[in-house]
Amino acid sequence: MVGKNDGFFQQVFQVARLVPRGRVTNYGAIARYLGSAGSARMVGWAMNQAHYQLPIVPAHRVVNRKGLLTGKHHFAYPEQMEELLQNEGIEVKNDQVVNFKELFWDPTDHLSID
DNA sequence: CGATTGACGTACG
DNA sequence: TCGTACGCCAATC
Repeated sequence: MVGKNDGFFQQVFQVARLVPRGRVTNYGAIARYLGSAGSARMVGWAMNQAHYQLPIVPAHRVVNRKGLLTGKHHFAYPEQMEELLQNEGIEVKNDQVVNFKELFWDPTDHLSID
């Protein structure tokens, strides 16, 4: 439960924190989880603010639908995102998460698990 | 205050 | 499978 008394951005941060280590999700999945399907761009914008949030938000675990590290440029240095992912055991090849389909973690799926 | 810009995704041909 | 068009909505110009 994420708590609706928090703002949309704050919810995005919390959902991002739910992503297990060594797994990744995408912007659309988070947006849909929050009931704002189609507002994936807002998730991306929220991620922009994520660096100022505490506790830290694992923004590196949020990639686009293709598994591409589109947000790498927004980190301290572009390669940091890839390094953080590799540090969690996620293989990254040519700015793309290898086995993305298998490593993909959908917050909506988290709700469906009995 | 209107136009432009995005860490995006879906629809369509 | 790939390129283009469009919706989404806050922030910025």
